[in-house]
Amino acid sequence: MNSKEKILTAAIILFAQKGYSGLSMRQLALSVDLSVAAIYHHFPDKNALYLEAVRFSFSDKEQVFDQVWNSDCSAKEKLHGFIRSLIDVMLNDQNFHRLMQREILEANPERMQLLAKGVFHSQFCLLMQLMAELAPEQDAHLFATSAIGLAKYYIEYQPLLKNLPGWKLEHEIPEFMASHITSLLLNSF
Amino acid sequence: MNSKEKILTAAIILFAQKGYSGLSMRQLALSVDLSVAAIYHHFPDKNALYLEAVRFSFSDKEQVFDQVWNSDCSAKEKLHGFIRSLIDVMLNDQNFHRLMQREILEANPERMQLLAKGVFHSQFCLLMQLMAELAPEQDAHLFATSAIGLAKYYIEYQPLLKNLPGWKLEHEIPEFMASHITSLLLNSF
DNA sequence: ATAAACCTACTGAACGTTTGTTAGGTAGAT
DNA sequence: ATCTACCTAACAAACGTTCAGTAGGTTTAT
Repeated sequence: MNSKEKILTAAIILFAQKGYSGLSMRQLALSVDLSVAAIYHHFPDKNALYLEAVRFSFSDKEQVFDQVWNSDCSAKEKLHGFIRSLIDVMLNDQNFHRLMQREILEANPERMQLLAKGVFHSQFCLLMQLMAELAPEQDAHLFATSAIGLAKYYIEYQPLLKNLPGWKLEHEIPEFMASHITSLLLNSF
Repeated sequence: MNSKEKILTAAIILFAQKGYSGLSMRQLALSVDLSVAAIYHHFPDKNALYLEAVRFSFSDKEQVFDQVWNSDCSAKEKLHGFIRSLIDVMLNDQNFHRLMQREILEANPERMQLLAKGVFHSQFCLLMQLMAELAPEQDAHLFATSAIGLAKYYIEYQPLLKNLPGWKLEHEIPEFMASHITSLLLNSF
């Protein structure tokens, strides 16, 4: 791994943890064992570095779900598989997930367009296709969104939900949550 | 409104917009037309100010939903009313919503506990009670969470969802979304 | 009644530190 | 001889925080 990739990898983690203005160039330089000027040798300024880090962190997420779509399961099983994979990706790559949260919080219109076209478009289409197959007379976009929203919410709000009444240990088991979300959607069709 | 309240009101808006480290004491002082030292007269330091601003922004949110619970609608109508109110609160008080998002992102355990007990506990209990009435054999916590999660997701991710295929204008109408979420839940019981 | 003492709400100016950024130089490979 | 990848050192600006002082109201002592 060359220096530029090393900087980007560290930047993803630190930006996800501390946010844009929470991370200084000196902290980043220290964490990759380089001088600050070395970072400026690879990137024109902090903003460009941040943008490239976001792009870099999103770059390998497109083909994660391929094994779900390529399997010869039933449509219902594929839905379960997709939701389970979604939960796993978010749990395994917390930095990607947190960077994503920060982007949504900023909600910069240009960057939203970039994210939509560049990262989520193809997966979202496949999910909508699946929804249309399962419930032809329903709004596929609406139900695709619901699936993703439920999965995201259960993970993002776990630290809060743990402190509310009715919480059970099983609520943090990925397979349990995936099954709940899947059956919630299937029953409502 | 006295100076302390003026500072807190401005702080809520600016912290919601820029985040903790994105807002400087000088910017805040400028926006309330006071000196920086005047802020330090009312608050010991920046962190204490932030914490108090969060508490202040949450303080009036407890009784918003009372008219829903006190109405003599059916349980199904109450569910719809709650979800509709939830959407309205988040749309009307974007600063509260954004501060909340930032708190969830940080996920500080103590603050999560504070939020759960101090702000959401009573409303969540009422919602769980409603869920138990509508579907006695189901996990009330799970379905209460699903209701809130769906509502939150549709609002937070609207800027992104607009750029994905299948988006329709009606997807940003509060009443339409509330109806979709309500029927999704009711059908799945 | 009045003067002294005190409190509250603030100001301007400064403290030392950290910030993003850059200029100038060097060691090694091409 | 040029290019790449880095360094040290510095820059001005902005940062959180503090200090000494003041104007105006309230309380207390004589």
